[in-house]
Amino acid sequence: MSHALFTSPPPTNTTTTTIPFTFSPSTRLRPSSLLPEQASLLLSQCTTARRLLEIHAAILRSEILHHTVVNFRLQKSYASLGYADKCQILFRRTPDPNVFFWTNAIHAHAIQGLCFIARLLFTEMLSSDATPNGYTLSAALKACRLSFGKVVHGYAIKQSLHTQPYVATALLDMYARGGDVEAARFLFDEMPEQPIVSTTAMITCYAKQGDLAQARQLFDEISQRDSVCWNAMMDGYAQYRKPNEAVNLFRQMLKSDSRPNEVTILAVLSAIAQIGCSSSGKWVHSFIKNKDNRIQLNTKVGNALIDMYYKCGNLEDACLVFDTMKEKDIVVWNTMIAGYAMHGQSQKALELFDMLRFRGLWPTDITFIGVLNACSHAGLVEQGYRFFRLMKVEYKIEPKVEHYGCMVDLLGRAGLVEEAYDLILGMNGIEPDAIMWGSLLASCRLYNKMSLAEKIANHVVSKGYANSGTYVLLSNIYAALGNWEKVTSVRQLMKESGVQKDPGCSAIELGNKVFEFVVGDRSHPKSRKIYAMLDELNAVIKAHGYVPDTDLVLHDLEEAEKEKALKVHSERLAVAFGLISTKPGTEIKIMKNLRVCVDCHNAFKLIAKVTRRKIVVRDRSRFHHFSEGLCSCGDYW
DNA sequence: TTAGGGTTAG
Repeated sequence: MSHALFTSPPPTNTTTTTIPFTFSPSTRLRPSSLLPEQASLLLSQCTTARRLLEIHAAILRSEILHHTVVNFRLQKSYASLGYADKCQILFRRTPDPNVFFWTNAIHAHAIQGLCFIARLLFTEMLSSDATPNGYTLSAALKACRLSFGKVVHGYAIKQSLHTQPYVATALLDMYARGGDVEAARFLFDEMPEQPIVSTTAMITCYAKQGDLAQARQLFDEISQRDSVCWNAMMDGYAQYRKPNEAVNLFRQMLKSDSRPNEVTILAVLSAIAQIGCSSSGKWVHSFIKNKDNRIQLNTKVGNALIDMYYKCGNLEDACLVFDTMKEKDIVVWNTMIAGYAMHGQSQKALELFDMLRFRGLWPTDITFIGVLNACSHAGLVEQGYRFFRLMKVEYKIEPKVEHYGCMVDLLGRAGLVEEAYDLILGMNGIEPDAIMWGSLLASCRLYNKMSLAEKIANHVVSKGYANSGTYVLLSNIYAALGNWEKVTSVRQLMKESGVQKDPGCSAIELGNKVFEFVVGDRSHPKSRKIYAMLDELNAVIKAHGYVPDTDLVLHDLEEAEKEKALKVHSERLAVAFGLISTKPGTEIKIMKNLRVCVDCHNAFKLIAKVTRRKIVVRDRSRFHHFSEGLCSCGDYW
């Protein structure tokens, strides 16, 4: 590697006065030639690690490191470029570091998430000659959880630093991160003025607790909003599955004085992915492409785009973004693998996994969730076991409950229900969770494993894990057997436990709008036409061999009534609405909150055939691409 | 020198 310090010719004139005082970032440095002022200036302009190394070398050759300002600026530069370790080496060699040095070293580690070291440094500082000030406390608090944070709080009060706005906000933020809303709110109310930074910290605090109403109230009270507070509120909505509110806020923000930045884009793309509204996603993509908006298509933004596209059903667009990204970190690969898995393209997902290993990237626990999920959707039991072992043996990743969950899903879907059950029983030190039991229960339902299902259900109910899904699955199992007495008792149990069944809800995107339907929905203005279309569809697909699978219907109804109940499943309504609202041949895309039922799956294959349409359905676990009487999942899901 | 917002998942 060529290096400016070693390739430039020796200076003809050794006096430093000949060195120009203004440097561009590319100015080559001459050896043994820097004055302290010049070094400080260079360091303040330095933005890359390579340049910093050059300057560091020049400082050493110029023998000016003992100069306090030079030494401090050098440590600060390493800190701001994320090199906490280098910063610490220099710090340890600094005789009698003053409060600036201590604060910088603590801050350097805190922002890199090296919280333990940051806290150690702070403790060490307390027994040194330097005394922490407000700056130091703000830096240290970033590295604190509640327990140690309270100690710092005590120290702040003792030194009367707790009322300084920066310290108070850092304290507020510390309590907020620890989930102590009351303490955070107390500090907030105690502030004589509530700067926007503190208000935003408070908004984030509420949002993290899911108290979006309180967060919104504070947000609405801000008179001069900046980008950060918009982002905090938007992300709160996105995280708490209120994607429509997040997108609405984004629209308002565009009309305001604040400009969206990278964080805004990440939040709004996450919201759009949840809605599944690809036209909005494409709009945001073009917003990013527009240079005037100054959004860099870096790994995070690229990743959010891939995530959004595949969740909106546009796997091709997701691949296009993936292929054109110059720099891809492991997160980006993880997302693309998850995307292929969710669309049932398991082979592609596994190829991608091989490719990332070939490139020398180190898979993470999340990579393996994608890979195992891919195996699960394709019934690749042997492969799944192989990856499960590979993860432990080669990559030293201890499987978490999520990985076991994938394996249980994989085995259960493949009909190896008892094997899946044994796997759960054999988990060492890992407590099975509700999702895992739910998955196994679903497999029991699929393969009619009654006694195991009952055993699991009793266990789940007694452990208090039961959610609406558990009860619904159990009652479905009894309903399939025609045991209506048990169905009634499960429904009674469900009522007593206060658990409510999530109503099935499907959304369809038409033009730039998203229309939602719940089961038996009659609220749409075109309701009459929708139901007429449903009747017509039912008649036609029956002629093509459709037999309603009434096993799943909960209620103890006559056959004709059961058929009626199936016909009004939300996804059916959405398809009917799509058919009457679009030109022949247009692809129909539907997003459902729950898993699509067997009966709707059968119906959709035939609807796609008779209407010669492609129908794409995103359900809770994957995508189904229906076309010409078949589904991309091969009826395995 | 200092405080607030952020990517992937069964």
